[in-house]
Amino acid sequence: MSETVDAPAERSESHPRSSARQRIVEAATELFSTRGYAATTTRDIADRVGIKQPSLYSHFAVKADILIEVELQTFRPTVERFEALHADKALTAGDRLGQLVEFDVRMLCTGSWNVALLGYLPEVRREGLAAGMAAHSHELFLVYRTLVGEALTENGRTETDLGTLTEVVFSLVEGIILRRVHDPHLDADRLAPAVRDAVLAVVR
Amino acid sequence: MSETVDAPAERSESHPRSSARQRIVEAATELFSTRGYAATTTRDIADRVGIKQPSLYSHFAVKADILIEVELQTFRPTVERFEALHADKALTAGDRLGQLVEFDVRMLCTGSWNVALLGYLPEVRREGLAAGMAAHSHELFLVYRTLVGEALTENGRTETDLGTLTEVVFSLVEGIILRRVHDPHLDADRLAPAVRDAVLAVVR
DNA sequence: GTCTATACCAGGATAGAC
DNA sequence: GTCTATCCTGGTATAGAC
Repeated sequence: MSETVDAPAERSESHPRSSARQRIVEAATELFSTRGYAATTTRDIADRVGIKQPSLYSHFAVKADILIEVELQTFRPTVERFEALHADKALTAGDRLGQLVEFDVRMLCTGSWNVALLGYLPEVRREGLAAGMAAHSHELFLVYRTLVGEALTENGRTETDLGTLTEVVFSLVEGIILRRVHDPHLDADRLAPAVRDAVLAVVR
Repeated sequence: MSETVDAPAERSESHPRSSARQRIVEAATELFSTRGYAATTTRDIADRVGIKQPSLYSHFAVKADILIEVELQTFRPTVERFEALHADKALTAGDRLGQLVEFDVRMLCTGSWNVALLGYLPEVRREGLAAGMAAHSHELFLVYRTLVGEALTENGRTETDLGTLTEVVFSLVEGIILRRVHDPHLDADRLAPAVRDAVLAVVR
């Protein structure tokens, strides 16, 4: 019936010597991603880490702060990478767009859990907890728009509605998040080039 | 901070003479879509309908049954429409694929709420409540695969990995669900043709 | 910084009168 | 079929000992 199964209540995967705070964040990353934020209890997290529920509050003031930290650790590295790819002027716009798409799809496919879905959960957005992710997503959208625009120019297409086409490209990439809900073990080596080719076909 | 704002506690939009059961379903459709299933309380639903919380249990045995009914009412009509579009042999495969995509995107853009997101909520899937939506989604995927396959043949592309390309096309269409989270008022007249053209470019 | 004990409250569901 | 009253569970967070 349900596609997911309760994992045995064992320790988090991080090295037992990593700080308790870090083990909390890693357990929460998994649980929030697989159960949702509202449906994950602080007891679930504590059990997974191997401590008692009130001990969480030695590290985080409220449950929401754990989610904030999950967001920070998840998206901080990728933003920097995007900037670098975006700025490499040695490549054509098409190549840069293609590389960005491939990188993006790989990130969405290969993390341990489908963390990107978190930013789209209603309860996360409603409680204003998706601010970090929303900022990341918006920044990424702007990068895509720039590259799509340059690629269109490169291909001699000046008539096209840039905003709409960027939305389509973005939709194509982020749609992978929803595919991964159906199949948690997407094959990045198969999908990343396929999505890249699709995006390049769309701007051609 | 938060993008969404609490609506005033007023009556459901359906005609006051429609059955209480139906008003419950409509209120729940909105609330589940905008707050998530776990984060919506039975009191929220009752308030919106204008009855007391225990009165819900004259119509539904448990909260989950309300969600099941929401799913049924949402997806029953669309499945039939898909079948019809799929079967119209008077058109080329490309045209049928294009029409299906346009119809699908319009459905995703124009319903009162972003109900399609419901089927991707972790708490809904974990509790086995997404069975109806999953079946609908799988059926739709098979339709897409058939049409993509026929369109590829039509265009003389026999080398392509059909499964992967169908995933890409599906990702492109369903990605609209995530776009709508960012912007609840997508312009269907602008996006539907754009996504259709993108899909046709991908299979060309 | 982790524990036990517990306060506090919210949410799902039931009982029984009308 | 709706109401009031209420039960019961479970979840967040705090107090205070070690």
